[in-house]
Amino acid sequence: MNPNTENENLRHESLLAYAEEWGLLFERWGLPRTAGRIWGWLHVCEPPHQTAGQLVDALGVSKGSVSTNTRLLESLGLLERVGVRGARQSHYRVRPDAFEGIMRQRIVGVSQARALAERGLGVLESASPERKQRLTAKRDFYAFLEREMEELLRHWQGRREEGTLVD
Amino acid sequence: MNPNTENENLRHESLLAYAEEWGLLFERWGLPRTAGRIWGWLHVCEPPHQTAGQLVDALGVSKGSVSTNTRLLESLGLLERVGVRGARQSHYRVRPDAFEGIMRQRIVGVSQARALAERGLGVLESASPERKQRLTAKRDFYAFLEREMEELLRHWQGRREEGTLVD
DNA sequence: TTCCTAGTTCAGTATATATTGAACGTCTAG
DNA sequence: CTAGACGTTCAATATATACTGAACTAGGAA
Repeated sequence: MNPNTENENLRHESLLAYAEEWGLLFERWGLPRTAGRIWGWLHVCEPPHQTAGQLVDALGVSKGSVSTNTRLLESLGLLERVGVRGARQSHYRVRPDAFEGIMRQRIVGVSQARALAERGLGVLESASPERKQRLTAKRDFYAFLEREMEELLRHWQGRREEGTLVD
Repeated sequence: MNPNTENENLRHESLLAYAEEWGLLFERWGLPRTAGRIWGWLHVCEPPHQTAGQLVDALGVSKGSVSTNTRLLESLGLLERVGVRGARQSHYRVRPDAFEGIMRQRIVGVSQARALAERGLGVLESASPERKQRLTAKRDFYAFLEREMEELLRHWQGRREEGTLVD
């Protein structure tokens, strides 16, 4: 084996390891490991768009799992399908606006917490202010976070627009 | 049963349901359901501090589980133990600065993602800028989020200080 | 039309992890 | 010193859920 292709193989292995690490990170976040592997891999593979079959081969997971998890990532706004001239299959790639999807997901989580705290306050409607204090503080925090993260999302969108005007 | 205690029971049930819902929310976030139940309950129970035994009775979970999960919540900076005069047991309550703990946890997660992207960039060190582009964008996003959330944390701390000067 | 490839769905299985319950250590009260 | 209450730890178990593999659907190609 010539030293060049040997280096290439090494790099390939390292990039697969990178995908695996994203799998582990996703797992810690309560998401399927395979989804994380796909998400990681699509950031480093060549070319940037891959068919389901290529993902199966590269990541060593089943067709079914790739199907389920690409759909999940699509629904989260992180991936999109693209057509490739002369190819029958669907190709997947990272959405250019994927990070907005991530932020939106986070905002949804915070929003659920805020709503839940609010419902709790409903139960304590007629209670004393002292009694409500803990819950009010919680609600206020999540409301704060929700507002600020929406603001952050707008910041990010602004940054992207001024940076790259093409997509 | 007189109508007053009946109302009280209803309220009590509703508050337990509130704790259960926090359990479900925690689960969606990849955390133990019992930890969520405790976190929810300690915001609405009376008094605000509870012994392990009281939590066992109220939430219907085992002693062991309460022990494990109070420790988890403590380690996340959400709960603290307090001593109560004349009582032998440890009492748990929501930390006054619990929400800072929540934000710190989130920041840690983002920071891990940023670090991972950075390691990936290391592998692609000698690759072309086009090849690196996707990863660079990812790294930039998480770096942005990390910086901004730290800023947000400072905002929140400022708000708390000006609001309630006591603790 | 028929054959083949791509992708989805779903029942069954594997796997990870939260929870229980019992045994243990520690402290306090008597 | 002893008895009992409290909290922790850990092995066994229950439970949830991700994953696989096979059956199925749909859409070209020949």
